[in-house]
Amino acid sequence: MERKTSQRSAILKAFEQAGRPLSPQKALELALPHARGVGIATIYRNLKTLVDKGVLKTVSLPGESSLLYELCGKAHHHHFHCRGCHQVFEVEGCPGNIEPLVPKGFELEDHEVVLYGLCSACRKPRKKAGGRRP
Amino acid sequence: MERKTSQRSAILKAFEQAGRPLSPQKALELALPHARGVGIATIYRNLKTLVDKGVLKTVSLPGESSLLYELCGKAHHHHFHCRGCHQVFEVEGCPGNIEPLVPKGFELEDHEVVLYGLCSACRKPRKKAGGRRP
DNA sequence: GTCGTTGCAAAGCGTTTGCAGCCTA
DNA sequence: TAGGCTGCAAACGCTTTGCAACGAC
Repeated sequence: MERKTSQRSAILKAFEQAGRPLSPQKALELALPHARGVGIATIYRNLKTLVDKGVLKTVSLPGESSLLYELCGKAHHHHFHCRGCHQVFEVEGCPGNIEPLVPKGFELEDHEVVLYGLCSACRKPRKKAGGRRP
Repeated sequence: MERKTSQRSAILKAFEQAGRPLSPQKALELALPHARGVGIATIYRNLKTLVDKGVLKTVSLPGESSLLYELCGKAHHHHFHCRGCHQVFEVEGCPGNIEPLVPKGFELEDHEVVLYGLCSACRKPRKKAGGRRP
């Protein structure tokens, strides 16, 4: 990026304070307090720009509709997708042992592991917060 | 599902002969030869119905736009996403060792592993077929 | 004959883009 | 001041839905 605008800082701040992957919509919500009036188009443009610059990267979100984004430069990690509240959490570590899966002749560049289940909040049966959405 | 229509059979046939995850658009292409005139709306409606009935399931496709679908009832497997031709292949096996990643208090129900790289066709430098798309 | 299913077209929605004005450097 | 950046709204593309006709059972 070439210029440091309040909107762009706000977006980055949103990701820093979230500490987990965000959708464009969620990024907007979290950026609004830092930059009043910022529009969704600006969010989309900046997400794209920041991915190009290597500041953000996209995160796979199997089963869910929209792409997520998160900050680059974190340690190698994977994701846990809660089927209750539909949030995505980061998990440390990696199962390893990936290479043996690669078919003959294929070239492995990267991998992603996504866990599905319930986060601790949603796991508790019919508590009010979050709760598994049917 | 309650009735067996030619369109529905055509869609299932498409998945059987593909043997890999398909997008709604691709499913339409592969179903057309079996059911002339089938519309995209029918594809979408049937994909949803078939997922509900447990015949198909959705497949995560990180980084790509649209959801994919594949037949249920296959052996546990994961996916290889080629960055060249953007096709998704099935890979046998599983790295295992997943449990240790699950955060305290979370409940693991399922997991998905996605490999990224180049398939054997795209790996070969500037051959005509497929080829890495920049 | 009934009622689930289909094709068409319109409606929805999330994402992208054109444009004129704003603001950082 | 120059040119990148922004907000607004229109444009886009994929997915869903309303509706009348169709066809499996």
